[in-house]
Order: sequence, then structure tokens, then C-alpha cells
Amino acid sequence: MPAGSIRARVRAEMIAEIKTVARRHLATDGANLSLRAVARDMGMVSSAIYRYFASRDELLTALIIDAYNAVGDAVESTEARVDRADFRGRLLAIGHAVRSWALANPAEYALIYGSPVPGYAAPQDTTVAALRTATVLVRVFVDGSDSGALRPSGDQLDDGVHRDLKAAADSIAPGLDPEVLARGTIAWIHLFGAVSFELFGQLNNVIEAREAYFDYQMRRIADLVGV
Amino acid sequence: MPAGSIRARVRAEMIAEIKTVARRHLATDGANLSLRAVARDMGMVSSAIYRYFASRDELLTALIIDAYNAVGDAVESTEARVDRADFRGRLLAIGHAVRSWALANPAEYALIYGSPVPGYAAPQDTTVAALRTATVLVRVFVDGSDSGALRPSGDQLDDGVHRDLKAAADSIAPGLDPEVLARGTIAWIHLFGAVSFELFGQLNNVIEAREAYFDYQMRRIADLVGV
DNA sequence: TGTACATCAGTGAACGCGCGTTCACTGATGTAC
DNA sequence: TGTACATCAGTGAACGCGCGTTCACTGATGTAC
Repeated sequence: MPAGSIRARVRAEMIAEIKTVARRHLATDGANLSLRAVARDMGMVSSAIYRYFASRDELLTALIIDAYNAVGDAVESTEARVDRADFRGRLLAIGHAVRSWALANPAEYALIYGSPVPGYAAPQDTTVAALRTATVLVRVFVDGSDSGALRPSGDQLDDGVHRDLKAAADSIAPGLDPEVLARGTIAWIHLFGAVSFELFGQLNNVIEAREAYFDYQMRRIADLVGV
Repeated sequence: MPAGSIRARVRAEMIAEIKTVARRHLATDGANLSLRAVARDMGMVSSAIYRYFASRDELLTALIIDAYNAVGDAVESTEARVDRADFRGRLLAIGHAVRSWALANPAEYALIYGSPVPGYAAPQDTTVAALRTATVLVRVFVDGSDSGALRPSGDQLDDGVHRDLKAAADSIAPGLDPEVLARGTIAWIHLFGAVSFELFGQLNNVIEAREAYFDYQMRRIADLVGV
């Protein structure tokens, strides 16, 4: 089946439609995604899905990769519009991009950043897509560091932590000071902590001004990490 | 059935055993808890569970309340051992208590702080237990504020956020400056963000020195909130 | 341009399993006199 | 202290539903000559 044939195009459209329908189901059923329910919604018999995905897990994996890529796209394009020298602006843009995407796609957010799906082990393929967003954030710290605006604060890091962060820096941003990266990971973790908190309902009946509250947090974290 | 009778005692033991077995299942199946599996493990017929819990949701609710109380117990007793005037020590103790409990009881942690269980709506009863841990943390900020060690930093809060935090302060810690409470919620959110990140596998293959890394984060957050 | 064959999509039935919940029942334990 | 009755725990069968996956099949679409 040559790539450009009609059959290939129809096939690609079917795959896309299966994923779209599956995403709709994620929203109501969480990760207990049912192949039969997806097939039913598409007016097919359940076994027909197996022409496109070898198993339920394979479909889940595809959805996970798509989700990582979707946040990655959103973050990359939002961040790219900010002045390169405005490090704080870039960090805040990343934060708001993640949050906006998560609010628009809560089930997919939960799929990749929520509690792990019981009985599902993510294959290696997902990690490449997962790294995209992290890379954008780390680059802010690399650039800030290179420009001299961001300098190590003199925190003494535990030896083990230093080693871990050095290894991480070597693979994703060679030359980046582990201590600066440590600050970056704090921003990273707070960002996802804040979004998860809001999305998973922990702010219910407490904070109503959510966007402003999120912005407040991100600014304080930016203060903390020195950006 | 008088409260002290043999039957009442046996009944209480049965309820406790059902919950213990159910907790074991949470660990492998996540929130897709199966009443039949629990009954099977106890050597009973599935319908027998209904003598003790009216439905699967009611059992889940009991597990959720127990979990909130368990973290609450752990946090309260750990925090109580710290010098009252050592506000930073109290905050760090709370953080480590939450993390330790979460590592020891990952499934229960996920149940209360992870992605919401699809199709399950938590009844009002759970919120009382949920508040216990928050109260311990807020008290640190109240005490710090009263002692003068912790003073508003002069951040200007958005009006809506100010209103929300004022209302929250009024109900949980009357008189507490909303701006101080805002700092408290940052520590709160980062704490749970960091624990969730670790527990849900986001640190895998990146950070190995986890306790030290957690401690590092909590210290930086303590710096930020001025404690 | 037409024909023969290979590829592929989708069907429908089936396997073997799971689930929550209800209901009439047996037999044991407790309570009131 | 003994007996009659009420309460309760647990059984076993059943209802009605769900699921993932396999398999032999039909019929349509593509490919090679």
C-alpha cells in the first residue's frame, strides 16, 4: 500500500477518527477506555478496530503521544512569540500555555500528568514526545544563564541531587549549571502542580479567580527561580 | 444492636477487614475497585459485602475519608514534635510527613490527590477529613504571622484572588492576612505537586536522590514564602 | 484495456471472562419475658 | 434458667450488562501482467 494511495489516505482518516472518538470517551470514562464503546460510536463492529490498532494499549499509547505533542505544540508556539531576552515573560508564557491546553483538554492532561493508568506501562516511544515541553522550559534557563541574567544563587546542592541534575543537564542542555537547572525544575514542578491542583478539583469552593491565582503563583515562582 | 455487643465488635472488625483488603486492591487496580474481588479475597460471596456497605461508591467514600484521616494523623503528629517557634521546621516537617505517608501508601494518595475517579462524586463527608492537613499548615502561617516573624511581603494581589483568600481565611483562620495565606497556599500546592510528581513517575530516569531533592525543593519554597 | 490475483476493511459469531446489585433463603446469635 | 421471637450475617442463584480479543468469512479496492 503506497503512502499516497486512496486506501492509505482513508486509512489515515480512520485512524484519526478513532483517536478523536477515543479522546471523547477519555473525558467521561477516564483511562478505562473501551474499544467496544469507541467502535459503537463509529458505527462499526468492535473487531474492526483491530484493523487499525493491535490492542487497547496501543490505542492508549497513540493517545498519550498525541497528547504530549499537543501540549508541546501549544507551548512551543506560545513561547516563541515572546521576546527572547524576556526570560520571565517566556516562563510565564509557558505556564499559561500549559494551563490553557490543560483546561481545554482535561482528560488528555490527566492521561499524561495524572495518576498512572493501572496495568498500563508506557512504552519508550512516549518519552520523546514528553521531552518537548521540558526542552522549551530548559532553554529559557539556558538562555538566561548564557546572557548572564541568570546566575547560580549559591544554594549548596546535595551530592546526589547534583549528580542527577548534572546528568540531566548533560543530555538535554550540555553546559548548563546544575544549580540553575535545579531552579528550573522547581518552576517545572510547581507549574504542573498548580495545573493539576486546579484541574483535579482541589481548588473547588476555595479559589474562584483561577487565572489570576495561577498567574500570581507563577510570578512568585519566577521570583524564586530568579527569572 | 448495642454498641458494645459481640456482634457489634465483630461487625466493626469485618468493616475494617473489608477496607484493608480493598486498600490492597487499590494498589493494583487503581480506583477501579471491584467489590467481587474484595469479597473473593475474604472468602465470602460477593453479595455479603452489602451487609456492610450499601454500594461500591460507599466503600470508596469510606476509603477516601480514611485516607484523609491517615495523612492528617501523620502530619499532625509529626508537626507537633517540632518547636512551635521554628516555623520553617514545622513547614518542612509537614512536607516530609506528607511525602512519607504518600510513599508508604501510594494508592491511597492517588485516590485523594490524583486524577478524580471517573463517575464518582465525593460526598460532603470527605471535606471535613480533607481539611485536617490544610489546617496544620495554615496554623504555621497564623503562628508565624502572630509572632511577627512572618509579615506580608507587599505583593499586590488581584482583587478576585484577594476576595477568595479573605473568605478562606475567615473560615479557617480568622484574622489571617490574605497575602500571608496566599504564600501558604503556594507552599501547599508545591508540596503536593512535588509528591505527585515523584509518585506518578515523572522523576523516573531523571532524579534518583529523591528525598534530598524533595528537601531541596521544600527549602526553596520555604525561602519563597518567607518562613 | 481487460483480466487474475492479492490485499485489505469490515462483519458477525463466539470465547471466556469480568462486573454491581437484588432477592429469597438458611442458620446462627442476641433479646425479652 | 428456659423458651419464643426478632435480628442479623452469609449463601447461592440470577439479572443484565460490560469488556478485549480471535477467527473464518464476504466483498470491495488495488496491482501486475
